[in-house]
Amino acid sequence: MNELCCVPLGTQQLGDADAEALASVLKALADPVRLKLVSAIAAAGEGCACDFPALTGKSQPTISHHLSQLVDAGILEREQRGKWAWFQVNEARLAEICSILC
Amino acid sequence: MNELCCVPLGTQQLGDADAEALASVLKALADPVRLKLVSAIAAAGEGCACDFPALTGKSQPTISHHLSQLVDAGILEREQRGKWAWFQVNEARLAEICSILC
DNA sequence: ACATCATATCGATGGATGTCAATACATCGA
DNA sequence: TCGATGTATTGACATCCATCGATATGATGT
Repeated sequence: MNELCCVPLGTQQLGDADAEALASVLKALADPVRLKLVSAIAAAGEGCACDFPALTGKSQPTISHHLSQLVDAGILEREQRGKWAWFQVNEARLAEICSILC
Repeated sequence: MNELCCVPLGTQQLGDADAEALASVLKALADPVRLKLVSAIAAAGEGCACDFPALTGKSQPTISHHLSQLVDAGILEREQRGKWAWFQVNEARLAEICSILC
């Protein structure tokens, strides 16, 4: 999870590296299935991977793939409980994104 | 430019239509070239399409394509001045995104 | 150790996307 | 009206990405 640059978009011209970093985090969010996952986890405070295929209508491998992307982007945090994987939203990461956009 | 739903992500579970709408706007932002365009325009207050190929190192058709996506997403607003196309950032649209993420 | 269940990885595939060259369209000045 | 210039569209191509079935990995309880 790269550090997410910088100052608000309009403060100064975004450099190449910062643009890449910000784009990759936004890309992780920019998918309807992943947004539903983040929303469900945020609304409940936490969420178990076992519930998400039913919630989204997607297969277990697909959900696993999406969750990995969100974790890699620093948007979700993963916690193993027995054989279940639980996730929480990294509120600070979302706030970081907002602080750049606005 | 669709109306961008809803309440913060963690307030209630995001519906299918809202997830699609939000994802499409985020997708418009989630590209390094487009982020550089938005940043340049925001920093200067406005920007002319004629300057962007040099700024980004991309061809004129590529820039035109990216600008269209940003306008379609409601992130930029286009204004024709003679034969030049000028753009401004729709601050309200960015604020709308932030109000959903945080 | 073994069977079971939850999750991750692999391989394949169809569709979306960024990019450019070529060309069309639009606007202006002469 | 005509040439010049800025922008949009078209067509093609390579790459990326979401998705799934099959399978591997990991953890638990017996």
